[in-house]
Amino acid sequence: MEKNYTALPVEARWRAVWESHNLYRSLPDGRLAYAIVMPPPNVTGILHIGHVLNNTIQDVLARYYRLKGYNVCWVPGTDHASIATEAKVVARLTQAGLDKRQLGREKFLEKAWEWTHEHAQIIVTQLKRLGVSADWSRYRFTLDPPLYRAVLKAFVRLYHDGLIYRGKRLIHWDPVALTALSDEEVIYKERLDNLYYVRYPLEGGGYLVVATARPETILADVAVAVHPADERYQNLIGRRVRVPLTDRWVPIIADEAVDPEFGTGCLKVTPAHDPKDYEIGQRHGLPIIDIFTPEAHLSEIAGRYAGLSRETARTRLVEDLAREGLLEQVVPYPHKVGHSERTDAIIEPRLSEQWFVRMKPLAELALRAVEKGEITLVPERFLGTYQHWLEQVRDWCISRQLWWGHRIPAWYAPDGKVFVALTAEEAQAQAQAAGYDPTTLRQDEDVLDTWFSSWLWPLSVFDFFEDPKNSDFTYYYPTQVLVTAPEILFFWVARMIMAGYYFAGRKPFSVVYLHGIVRDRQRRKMSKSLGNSPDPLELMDRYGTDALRLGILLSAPAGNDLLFDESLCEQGRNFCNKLWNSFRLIASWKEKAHEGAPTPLQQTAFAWFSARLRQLQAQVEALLASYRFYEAAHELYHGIWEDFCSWYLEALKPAPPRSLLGPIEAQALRLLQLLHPFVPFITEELWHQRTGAPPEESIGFTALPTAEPLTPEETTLLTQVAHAQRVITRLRGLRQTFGLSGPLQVAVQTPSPHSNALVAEWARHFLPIQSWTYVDKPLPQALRFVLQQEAYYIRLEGMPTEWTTLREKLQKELAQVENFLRTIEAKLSNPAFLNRAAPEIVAREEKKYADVRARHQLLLEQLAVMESL
RNA sequence: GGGCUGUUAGCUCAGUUGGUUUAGAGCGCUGCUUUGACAGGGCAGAGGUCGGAGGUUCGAAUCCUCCACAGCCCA
Repeated sequence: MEKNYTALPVEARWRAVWESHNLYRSLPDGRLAYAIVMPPPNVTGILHIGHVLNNTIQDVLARYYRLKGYNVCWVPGTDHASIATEAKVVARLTQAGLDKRQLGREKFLEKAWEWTHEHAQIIVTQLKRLGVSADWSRYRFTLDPPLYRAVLKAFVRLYHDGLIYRGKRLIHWDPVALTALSDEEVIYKERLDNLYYVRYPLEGGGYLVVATARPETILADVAVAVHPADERYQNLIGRRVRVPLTDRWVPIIADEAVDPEFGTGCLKVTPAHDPKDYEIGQRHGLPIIDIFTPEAHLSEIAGRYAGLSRETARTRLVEDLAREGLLEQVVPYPHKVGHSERTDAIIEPRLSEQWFVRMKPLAELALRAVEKGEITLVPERFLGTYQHWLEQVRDWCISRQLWWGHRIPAWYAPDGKVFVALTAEEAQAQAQAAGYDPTTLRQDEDVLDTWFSSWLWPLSVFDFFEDPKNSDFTYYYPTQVLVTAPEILFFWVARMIMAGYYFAGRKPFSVVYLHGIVRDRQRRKMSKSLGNSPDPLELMDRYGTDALRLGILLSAPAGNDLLFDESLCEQGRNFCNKLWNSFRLIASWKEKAHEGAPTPLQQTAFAWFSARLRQLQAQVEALLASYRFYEAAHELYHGIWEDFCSWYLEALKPAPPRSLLGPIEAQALRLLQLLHPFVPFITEELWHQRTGAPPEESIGFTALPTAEPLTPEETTLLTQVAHAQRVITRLRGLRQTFGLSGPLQVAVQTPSPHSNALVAEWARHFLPIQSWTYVDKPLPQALRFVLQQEAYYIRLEGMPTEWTTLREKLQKELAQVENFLRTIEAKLSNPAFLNRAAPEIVAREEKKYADVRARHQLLLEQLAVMESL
């Protein structure tokens, strides 16, 4: 074995073995199923560090449950990401001097498929590099024919059930992508704009002042509204004002929705360009004037401003208002403005005919499932957010004015009559039956929101819509756990739950595990545009995949954001090297092992680690069962580094007898099994080195039996060894602090010299000990400390010492101990405590008191010794 | 504006239902350490009145209220 572990070649070798033997292929059988669907990455980009976290967690689960004997099926895939991909393809066309419209739908889709094939390949390669144990034979893309059909079938069913409708509503319009967006695709960002106070001339003289952030929409005003209870304006309700810069006279109306505190308490009402105004308009039967083109330029209706952009129009209107003396004041106005998630364009509310999903009935299904505990959110605190969203969810706008995606299965007759069907033929048949000429039908040009396909993912990957009774679906569904980030709790998770119950009548998964978002050291979200996301491939090249996986898990407590730092990978790499070297040591014992009997120390050490290992396994398994990945990784990290390497292997040195080699080997192999879900490559390598198993017999499929519980003797042993370890650390500390270079003469004052034998045994191995004796009264000229009511003395004869340092240390300690003593005394002299606290708590405090008293006594003695020298 | 979360060592964070002797880890820092698994190592050490103020309790980092600051989600 090499002195240092080099991950790269080892990982490449095992990746090839796993793949060539299709190890992670899963088919229904008699075992219990454990299914996970991978959140499909978009085909727009490459993997970032967030994907590493997401997939590592899923892989830990997949590999762990395989070891526990489940039939694990992890379904991978990629998402067509309608709007994002279309934007990328359009950008690429623009670079090549091409235009989407000129190219036409068919040719454009060809280009989009080209893009998809290139990028899906990159992503799949990267996921494989990460060591994910997904069943690649089940790889799905959201536009593959069965998944495409699933979307159409879902649409048709919801339409016939009355849950999908088409209507004219005010929606979020992206004037760059030229498409409608759902509420969830709008991101509100803080912006510093101005609030313009504009004078609206009153009929019969005077004027009313209206404050607005969007003066360019004045041209679309159809009323001015005040709060019905606002005393300032009572006498104006029902009168008319002239819309500035126009000849139009509009009414002054009263509406509860007006905030009297905002601006002057007067609101200009532009139903076509503001959601709140739209509702006011509906209530008062006001007309709608739309002054924008789809690109958010001013249209012909805007008269002399026609053709200007929103921004230019604002400047011009403000100038004109000022010139006419209608601009009273301008004040800076910080507020939140909606931006498109994809293009970052400022959203324009726009009146438009779109398709919607009626959400109320579906939301109730999703809400009940989680409230009844059929589905658990981990961590639980996301429940509040989830409920909040579902309780006030609004209808979901699902049509997008794009080409890349699932085309809406709706056909229109010339008079606008709609026929919804799976195929053109069916729609034509419906039309004919309704007395229409089928040749005149035209299919809707739009596609569906990407999430309208994603919400079916756990159903469609198992071909539910092809055949609800197929063996995959009946065996694997519902899946066990969905691992994702909280940012798509609404976009995706809630909607999958709705779809699961609505279409299949059952939940899609039992647990939703929400991990944090990976940020950089400045807490910024990792993003390509910022260039702050390290390339996972490069990290894997430099540190190894196992190191990256472990590093990211060690920094990721559930649900909390994690700050990514490269030193985490270094920590992971160092751990792998440590593990490697511990196995190198064990391997070297094959040569060095002797035929004799084990020493008493080796015997205790072996018994101790057997117990410790089973304790560790139980801890790790309990933590994994409750999705505490960070803690599980942490326990293992310390179990290996401290207990296994620093204490156990050191205790066995220089070499155990041959009779212990086999049992030690078994312990080492158990450690590898426990570690395998976290660091699959190095554990596979070491497993094969130790067992000589054929390559395709992966450690990942070995059985991990439940750990036997500890016997009472073992529990005692764990305590005793922990005590011995503390004694050794104290002795080493004193030795170093006072520069005691020679072997130590130790005297112990203990109630039980018998049980102290174990301490002596360990101490003699880990420290140079000249003598270890027992005394029944304090040793005068000695360094001393007390642990567990045992006093330890190090004779000072002939020892050079650092008296000043010692005195300062002791005095500091004395102050602490006295302080502590006072708090316990207060507790124990408090009758309320003695009466009310549980008896075992009181007993514990009493023991604490005795211990601290002993320490206090010893400190005083030590200080007295120093005075006398 | 509404809701949620956080504030613990220089930095990043654990601390599961209130009581495990005096609150832990990683990184960083200090000192010592190099023929025998590992310097990507070993050993030891310094460093925190758990954001502030009240309250509940025999007992609070942990529960409650208010305040300050930070962040997230939603409108």
